[in-house]
Amino acid sequence: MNFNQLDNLVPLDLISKIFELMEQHSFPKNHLLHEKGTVCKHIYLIHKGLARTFFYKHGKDITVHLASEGEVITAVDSIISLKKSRYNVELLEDSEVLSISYKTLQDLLSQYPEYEKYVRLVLERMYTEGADRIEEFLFYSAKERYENLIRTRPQLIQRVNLGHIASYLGMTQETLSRIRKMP
Amino acid sequence: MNFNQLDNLVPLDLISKIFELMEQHSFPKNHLLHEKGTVCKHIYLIHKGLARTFFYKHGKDITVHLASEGEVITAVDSIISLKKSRYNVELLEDSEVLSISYKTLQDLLSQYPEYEKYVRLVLERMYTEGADRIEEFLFYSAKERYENLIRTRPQLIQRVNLGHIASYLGMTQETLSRIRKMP
DNA sequence: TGAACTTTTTGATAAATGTCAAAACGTAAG
DNA sequence: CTTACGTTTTGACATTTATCAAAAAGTTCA
Repeated sequence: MNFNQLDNLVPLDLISKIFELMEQHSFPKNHLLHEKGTVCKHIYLIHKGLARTFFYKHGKDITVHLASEGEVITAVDSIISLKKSRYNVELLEDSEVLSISYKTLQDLLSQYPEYEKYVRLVLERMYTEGADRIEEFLFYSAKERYENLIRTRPQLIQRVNLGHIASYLGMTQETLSRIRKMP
Repeated sequence: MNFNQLDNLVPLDLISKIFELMEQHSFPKNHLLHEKGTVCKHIYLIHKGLARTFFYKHGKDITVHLASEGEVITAVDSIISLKKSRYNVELLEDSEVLSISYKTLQDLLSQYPEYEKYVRLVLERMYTEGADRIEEFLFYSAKERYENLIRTRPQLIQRVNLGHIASYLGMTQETLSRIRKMP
């Protein structure tokens, strides 16, 4: 979900209210915005830079989500349920990040319930984006998934390790490397 | 998302208001609740029976979603965007179904905006369920995906064709058949 | 610059999954 | 009961993807 495209979905006064409540941070590459095993309380908006959500399976790390400028990232398995998260959220570049706690956002919505509708619209869109990603795995081969990523988010390929791209696409780094040199 | 477990998330008066607005239908097995190529306007709650969302890839049909009693089904690629859907929604058994148009639901929320919050809670939960399904494909082998399904929704295996189960899990029917007889 | 480290590629091989065709099985309808 | 039809299994084989090890290429920093 890219928050730069939010203008036509959400009124500007809500956007500015949220921005007022956000804190600005600068963090170096490799900084962990969130660490696994803890409850995640914040949602992060990437202003400048790049972040990923990942976790470990049999010692290997697998990238679940990638967020660049204008996009939002958090530990989805924790922020709503308040359970301890399996995920780490890590910066892949020196970054400027805006953060808001989920609690603060909920308080804002309690105070101005007229905004609930817009949060719903954003969530609806996020849900359909998730459904599209599921479709990717049901329908497309490793090569097709890579081609789809190039088409939809070409900048990522330049900025993210191919190892991370590979696990994000559900394949090994070696497979991705071979796919990339196929005709 | 199972609406029978909704009681602790959503107040009863909202549930009953929605039920008042829903229409009840009985349809036979194989009836299409929604046909691909058209805009999907309704959300369906399965009261008795079973339904699936599917579409065609290279002539083969692929099941994207399965819904049994208490669960909701619709063409997610259409209902929010109002684009023509790629999906069919089909009944797998003679079924009793409650339907509400998305428009009616929106009108209800406009009239009682205090309910928006609960729709948000439901959407948040649906979103995390989607995230879990993506994780399935990133982390688990065909065999593990099948075992997870047995664990989480054992009734489905009894009631749904193995061919549909297989495509829902992202594998061929033959692979599923072999997995089932592995030790 | 060059040593140390990380990332990417390559090769050989193995394992998982897909394809196609046919047989076996199950079930509904005459 | 028996035919017809849809579903599931089986077998032989092909293709895709993973694994492991090593080399090559790229990056960082003293």
